[in-house]
Amino acid sequence: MTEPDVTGDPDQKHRIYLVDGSGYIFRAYFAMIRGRRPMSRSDGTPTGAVLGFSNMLFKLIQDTQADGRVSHLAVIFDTSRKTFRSEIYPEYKANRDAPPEDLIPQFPLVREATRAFNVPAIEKEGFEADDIIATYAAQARAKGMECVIVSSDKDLMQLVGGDVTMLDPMKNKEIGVAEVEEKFGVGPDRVIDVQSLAGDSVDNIPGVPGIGIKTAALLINEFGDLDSLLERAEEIPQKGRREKLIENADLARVSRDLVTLKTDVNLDIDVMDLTVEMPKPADLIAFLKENEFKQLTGRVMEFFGEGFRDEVAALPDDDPPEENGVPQVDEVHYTTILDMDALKSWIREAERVGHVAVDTETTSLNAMQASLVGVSLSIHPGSACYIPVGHVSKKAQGGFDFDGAAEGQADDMPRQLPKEDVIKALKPLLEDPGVLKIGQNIKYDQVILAQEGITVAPIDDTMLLSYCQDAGLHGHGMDELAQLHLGVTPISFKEVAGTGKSQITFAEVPIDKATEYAAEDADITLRLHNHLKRQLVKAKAVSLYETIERPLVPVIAQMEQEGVRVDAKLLSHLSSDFGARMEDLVKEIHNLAGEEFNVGSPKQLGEILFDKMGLSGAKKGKTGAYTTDVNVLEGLAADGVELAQKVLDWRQLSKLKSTYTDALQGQINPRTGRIHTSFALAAASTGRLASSEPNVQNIPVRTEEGRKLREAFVAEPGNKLISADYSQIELRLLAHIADIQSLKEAFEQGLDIHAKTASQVFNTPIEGMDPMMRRSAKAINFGIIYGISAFGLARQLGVSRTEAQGYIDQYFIQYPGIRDYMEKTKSFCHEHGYVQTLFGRKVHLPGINDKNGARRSFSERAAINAPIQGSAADIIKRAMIRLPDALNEEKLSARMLLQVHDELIFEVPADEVEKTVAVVKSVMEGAALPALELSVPLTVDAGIGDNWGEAH
DNA sequence: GCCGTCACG
DNA sequence: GACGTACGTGACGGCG
Repeated sequence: MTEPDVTGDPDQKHRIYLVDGSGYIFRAYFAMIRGRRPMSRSDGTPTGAVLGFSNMLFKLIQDTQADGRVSHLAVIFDTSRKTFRSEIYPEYKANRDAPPEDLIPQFPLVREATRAFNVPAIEKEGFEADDIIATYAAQARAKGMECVIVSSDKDLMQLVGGDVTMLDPMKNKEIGVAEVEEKFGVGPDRVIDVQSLAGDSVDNIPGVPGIGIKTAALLINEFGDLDSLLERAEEIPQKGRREKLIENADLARVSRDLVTLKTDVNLDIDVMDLTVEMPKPADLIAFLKENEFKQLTGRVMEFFGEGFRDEVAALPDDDPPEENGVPQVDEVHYTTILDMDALKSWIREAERVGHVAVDTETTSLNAMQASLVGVSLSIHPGSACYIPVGHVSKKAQGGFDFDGAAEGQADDMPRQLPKEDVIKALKPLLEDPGVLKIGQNIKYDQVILAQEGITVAPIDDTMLLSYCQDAGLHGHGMDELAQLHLGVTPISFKEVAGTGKSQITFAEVPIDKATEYAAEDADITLRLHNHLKRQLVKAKAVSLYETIERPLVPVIAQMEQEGVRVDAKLLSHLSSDFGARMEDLVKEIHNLAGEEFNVGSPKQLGEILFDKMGLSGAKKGKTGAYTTDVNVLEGLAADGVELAQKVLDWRQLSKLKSTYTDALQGQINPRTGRIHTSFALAAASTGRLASSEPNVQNIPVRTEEGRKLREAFVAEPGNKLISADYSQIELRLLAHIADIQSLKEAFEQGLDIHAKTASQVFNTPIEGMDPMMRRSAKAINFGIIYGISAFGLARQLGVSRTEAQGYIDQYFIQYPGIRDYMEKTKSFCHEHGYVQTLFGRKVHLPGINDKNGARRSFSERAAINAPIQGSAADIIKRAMIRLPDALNEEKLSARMLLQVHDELIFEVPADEVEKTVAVVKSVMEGAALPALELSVPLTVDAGIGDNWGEAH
């Protein structure tokens, strides 16, 4: 970046454009409303204001090209509504309505537009755009530059004068001293005085009651300025005015503090760094296409002209050339950051460019028990840095490392920047709303950095970008994606940390090796982002990503950090109880078998049962071993084989003890005393979450013994747990998707759906029905969702295959629409290779046209199930995204802890239970709206208790 | 590291 | 006519 030539010659003066982004969005929005009908993308995202903004920005950029003197440009935004002005005067802007519903999603898009045009997007927490503009205007003035403020906001008019002018972007009209005088009746230097007197109903600035702009200007012109006026108020001839002024002098002074713009905001980016850059054609066009701005796309392409790629490649500071959206990187450059100046220049560059790939290195894969070891950043493909902060010396480095020993510091720690300094420097960048943070599974990094007091936002996630477009095709881990999309194999973790028993933590990895590994990860993440973000548009997965997966990340990160309290004493008590009963059972089993053997070995058990005891019903699995699963053992038990029943009992206890009561005790985080699961966002191809370490989604509930375990999941004293679950959501969605009138009516009337099915299929009245019939119907209903087969249903019900087939035939006679749905879904999948949920999530089924019949049938059943299971997953995710805000708005402090596919668990202060239940129910039941109006009602049942067992 | 088993929705 | 089956997950112990 070169400093502009700031010689004294006025014709040579450089010029800066400061665009009031926030002001513009509102004007563009209301202009659009007044004019045509509101416009939106095909996925429903409203875009009217974004288009207006993009058009304006494009025009501005064309102007800057034409006018060689424009050297600097930035768009400035407001952040939250809380600013220093609300501290001075709490009512400031307090009478403002919340922004219109269909404008809200456009705020982030407008920032994205700014980045796509390669223009710095500036904002700062606690300050309004106006203050930032005033500060930059003052700085530009001091550098001898001309300043054009692109806005028509009267609050900015106090800045006009000298080399500062304004430009009304809608009317394309310049606002100079004359226009300000026309509006306020005084020159720009007296605008503040007039505003202090006149007040402003829009911003809720009080002013002096009864005095408007006209009178204010009159008074100021007569007395000179506000202070003189207030001092000499006695001299005012008109009684009313005089008294009001004297009475409300303080209000006028407060008003002045409110309207006076700050010119000394401490900004992270220097005004001289706001240089005009050419937009990157690929980025810009991808953005415009994503938002379906067809006309503008055409004009922008024309603007770039033929061969624009060469131009781009020729730019000195630009990213490498691309092929199919994949940056072609010949050589890479990775550096270790060991001094603050180097770190700060990386941060400045990230601020300038508006994005940065971030990766954290830690001591553990489990985010809740990991501590930070280092951070890597990448801004341009092929280039990345690693900032070590938590490396320790490796003790057993071998006896030959004399150099290392000699170089060692007093405490033998590797040389690295102090962690506190690095965190302090990174925090503004990682929290800057104008800089996109790109990560691979960035939820992990969010959880890690939350420990350091950093809230990483806004974010993009390459893992989720991949998941949204390629679910079912392959995994979404970084190594796999790098191989697939970039054709590179990253250094494996094993290569730097070893494997097995001799594996070391990342903190012990020497810093040079750590840099190679960590910097590469950030670099690859950035390059993957380049590719996947662009591809997202073609895959028609933008809406899924933007409205579901991306906003879910911080919600899940928060849940993981909350964790859930467990009663360790109860777990340990259950463990010993189960253990004792298992010992007794083992003895009895050995007695019955006539010899000692390992009850936990299916192989040994099979041999005892079928070889030694010669029982019938022997089946062999694919490995040639006897099958000894529940079905087999239950069959034997029903025939009176006592040993089989004992083994079943033992297995249940063994499962409960090893997987739950023992394991959960070890999962309690010593820091929090709670269990923190990890929810995998990109594991299940249907869109469901998965839970691990521990898996909280398979805590027992179906048996008496198992349910005891749920009592160990407890609320903190003074709190309750709320469990809210969707009732029959998958069957409801089936009724909606397949459009089955009678099922829809049954749900509308709140009937017992399984009984209703039974009565229709078996042609018997619900009253006095044989419970077996309802049970069969329930199995059929589930079977339908799973892509029914006579074999599966027969096994589930324990009836013959022909009998099961008879049920299925009967079912389809009653519900021919469901058969149609199944056939249509299968043939769609055969043709396209994927199926879709109600919210556009694609689930790919590469086996759908396999020549292996078994694999093909498998895919066909999955194809029938995926839209149902996946739509339910989409709906609960939508609810989860909305809930934190919805609870906040009602000032409820409930915390969302767990998700179990159709159930959400909250921890709530006891006195807020009722209100919370109402909010949770209404958000969950309405979660499909407004994107989709279902033709069946969704209902949510909520339970309350001191523990999960009680609440469920 | 795979397999069988079994916990959940 | 044979294939080998209900859909989606994760954790455990046994076994090679």
